[in-house]
Amino acid sequence: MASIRPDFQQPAEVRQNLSAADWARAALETMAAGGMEAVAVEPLARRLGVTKGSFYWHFANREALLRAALELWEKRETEDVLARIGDEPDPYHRIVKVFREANAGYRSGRLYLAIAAAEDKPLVREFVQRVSERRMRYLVECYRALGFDEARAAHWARFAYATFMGNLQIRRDTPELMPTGAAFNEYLKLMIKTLIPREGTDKSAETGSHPHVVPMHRGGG
Amino acid sequence: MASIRPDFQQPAEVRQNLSAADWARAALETMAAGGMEAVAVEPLARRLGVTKGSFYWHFANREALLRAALELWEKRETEDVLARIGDEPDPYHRIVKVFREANAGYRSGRLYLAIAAAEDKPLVREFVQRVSERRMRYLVECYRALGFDEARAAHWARFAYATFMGNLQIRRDTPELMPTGAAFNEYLKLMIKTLIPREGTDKSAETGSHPHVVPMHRGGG
DNA sequence: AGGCCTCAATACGCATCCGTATGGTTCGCC
DNA sequence: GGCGAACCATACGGATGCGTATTGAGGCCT
Repeated sequence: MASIRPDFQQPAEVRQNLSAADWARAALETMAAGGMEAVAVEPLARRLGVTKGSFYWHFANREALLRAALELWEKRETEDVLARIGDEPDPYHRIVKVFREANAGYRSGRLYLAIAAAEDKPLVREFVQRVSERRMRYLVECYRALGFDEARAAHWARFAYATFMGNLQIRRDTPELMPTGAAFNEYLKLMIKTLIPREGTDKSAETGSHPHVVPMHRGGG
Repeated sequence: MASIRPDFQQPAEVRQNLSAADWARAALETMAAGGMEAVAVEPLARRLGVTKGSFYWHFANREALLRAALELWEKRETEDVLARIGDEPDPYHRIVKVFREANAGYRSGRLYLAIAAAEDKPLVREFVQRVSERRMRYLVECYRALGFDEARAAHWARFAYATFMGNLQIRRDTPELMPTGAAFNEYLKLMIKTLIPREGTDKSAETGSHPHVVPMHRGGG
């Protein structure tokens, strides 16, 4: 909360002073809506009901604001998202959860696309690289826990990551091409079934005998 | 060619007058490099060695330039790319070719990402939608030719499209996460093998008995 | 030669944004 | 009750970009 016109956040002191975190939050929201270029000081100040005089007290310049917003993004991206799935013991369900999360949590994905679109700025590359590497490593470890060796786990993790990155892109650019309702569940099931094979210990992927359509060893019930 | 400083294009008349197409080409290149926001009139004029006075003779405003650039993009995207794969008779190899093309032709994909990043402009949505729908329809028809019914073909086509869209994204944002050399070929083979199953007429995908690793009915060879 | 068309240079007004300088207001504190 | 820090408003200069107007230089046609 406390994004636009924070008339309610501090105690009822009527005085609604802004903090640097408020600016960073607003900047992140603006980034999700209109990209990095949309994060301008003066429009943001208008949106927050103040003027530039406030901003340049909290931040040295626009660059510092962008850095703060990206740090907030990285923090949310790792703490919130991954920590919320981290308590799932079964690696199969971990991947499934990541997938459902990635397709349901549209806001988060939209934000990634908005940030990554400014990959020419080295500041952005730095953060995108860290976030992506962390996600990827998480997926690789899931596949490793399924019995894949390092090389194959890396390939399958990248495969899966690419797939739901592309789904995000499709959903944002051409939502008409995305199915809805029951058809979407079919689509999701197809991807999950295909991207989580059950032959981790096996070398060749040609003998897909396990159905693995439904949850299997839901041990911690 | 004939992009920066077109001193060679018209007959050797020494007079190097620019045309609207020259501006559109330059705009498209700028878009690929720096996004839509980078397509500004005055920098573009400087790049072309002229001033704004020239631009506003050829175009009514900046919007018209963007439209011309997007039309050029759509034209190239359909004529060049798809028509170059269209003479492949086997649907299996058509998909494979699309895949290899999508991963090799990095420039084209980068351009798509740059354009699609400005999805808030209705002008852009219009073009992106047409291009995406055309690509998708092409893939759906490939899967239909492999024996899939309409619903399953749509799912697999979307799946495949999402995957190489995501690969593009990964390659642009975090190229370190992409394998090179032999590992890349393994990765590619894994995706192709997985995304082109061989049970089009079959209802359930659980009995994957066909290897489908190598080309199979290479009829016209 | 004169006139028209094409293409481009120059100059201007307007808007937006960055960053700085400076002053004003509110609060806590001695 | 004065002091200083936190916070913000106002005003300015510089930069950049859009769009318009005006003028001008060549080519082409008659």
